[in-house]
Amino acid sequence: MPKAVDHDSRRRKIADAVCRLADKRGFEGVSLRDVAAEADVSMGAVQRCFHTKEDMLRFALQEVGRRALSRARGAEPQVGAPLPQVTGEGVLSHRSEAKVWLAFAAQAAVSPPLAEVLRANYAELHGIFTRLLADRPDPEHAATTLLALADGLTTHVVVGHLSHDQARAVLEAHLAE
Amino acid sequence: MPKAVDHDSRRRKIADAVCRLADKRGFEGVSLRDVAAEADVSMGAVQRCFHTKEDMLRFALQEVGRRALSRARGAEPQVGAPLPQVTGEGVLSHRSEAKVWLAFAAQAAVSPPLAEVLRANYAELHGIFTRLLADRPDPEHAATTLLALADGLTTHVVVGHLSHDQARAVLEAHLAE
DNA sequence: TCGTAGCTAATGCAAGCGCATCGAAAGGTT
DNA sequence: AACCTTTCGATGCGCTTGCATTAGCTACGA
Repeated sequence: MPKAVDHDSRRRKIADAVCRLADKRGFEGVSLRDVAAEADVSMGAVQRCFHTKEDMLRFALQEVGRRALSRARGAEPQVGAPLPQVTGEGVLSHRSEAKVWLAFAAQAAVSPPLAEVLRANYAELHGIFTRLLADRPDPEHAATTLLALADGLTTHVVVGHLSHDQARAVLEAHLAE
Repeated sequence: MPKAVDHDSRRRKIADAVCRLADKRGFEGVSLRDVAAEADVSMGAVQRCFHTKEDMLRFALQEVGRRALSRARGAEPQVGAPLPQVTGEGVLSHRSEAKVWLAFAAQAAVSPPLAEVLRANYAELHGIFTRLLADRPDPEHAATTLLALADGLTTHVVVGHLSHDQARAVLEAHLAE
C-alpha cells in the first residue's frame, strides 16, 4: 500500500490555500477545484481530507483563529514578568489576515457552524485581552471595547476608508485614555 | 408601444430584494434568478434594469448606504436647534441592515467598485458624526473612533459574540468618556 | 388599421460547482 | 509472486450560474 499521508499537514496545507484564495478573491473565490490547484494537490486529495466543503471551510477558519490566538498569546505576560505594554500595532497584528477574517465573518453571519467557531475564538481572544488589560479599572469591559474597535478599524482599513497608520493611531489614542 | 416602466422604482425594488437575500443567505445567496423571484419580476426585468450583476450589487450597496445616511442625518442638528444627544442606540441604528452591510463590506475587500461606494459612504457618515460630536475636543478623531467601534460591535453582534444590549452599553460608556 | 418602439418572459448557452465514483498505482505482508 | 489495503487522480453527474437571445405582447401615433 502507498506511503501513509500526513493528514494533519495536508489539511493545514489546504487550509492555507483556502485563506490565500479568500484573501485574493473573497469567499466566492474558494471553490474546491481552485483550492486543490492552489494547494498543489488533486481534487480527490481535497475530498479525502474533508468530507464536505463546509468541513474544509470550518477547518480553515479554525486555523485562522489559531493563528490569531497565537499572535495574541505572544503578547501575554510571562510568569513573574511585568505586564507588557499593549500597543496599537500589537492589537492590529492579531488581525493580520484581515480580508480572510472579514470574508469568514460575513459568511458566519449566515452559517451557524462558522459562527460557532468564531464565537469560540472571540471568547478566547477576549480572555487574553482581559488579562493584558488587567491594570484597567474594568479589564473585561476594556477588552470588549478594544476587540470591537480593532475589528471595526480593520474593516475600515480593508475597504480603504482608513490607512493602517490611521487605524494604529486611533488605537494608541484609545489605549492612552 | 407599452406603458413606460418606472425604472427608478423597479431598480429600488430589486435592490431591496438583493438586501433581503443577502441578509438571509449571505452574498452567495444573491443570484439573478433568486433576486428576480424575490422581487417578483422576471429574469429579463432584472437584466433590463442592470446590465450586469455587478451593476446591480453596486446599486444595492448604494441604497444601503443611502438608508444609513438618512438615518444618521435624522440625528443631525436642525439649524438653530441645540446639539442633539448622541446615543448608543442611535449610533447602532445606522447599521440596522447589519448582515447586509457586513456581506457587502467583505465583498468590497476584493471588489474595487463596491469598495468605492463604501468609501464614499464612510466619508459622508464621518462628516455627519464629526458634526454630531462637535462638542468634543477633537470631533474628527472622535467620529473616526465611534464609527469604527460601531462597526466592530455590529460585527460582534452579528456573529453572536455580543448581544445588542451589550453593544449598546459599550457605546454608551464610550460616549460618556 | 398599420407600423413602430418599448417591454416582456422564457429559455438557450457555456461555464462552473460540490460531491460521487472508478480504475489504477503503490507499498507492505505473507 | 500474489494479495490486500490504502491512496491516487481524473472524470462523471446533476445542478446552478450570469448573460444573451428570441418570439411575442402592448400602447401609441399616423
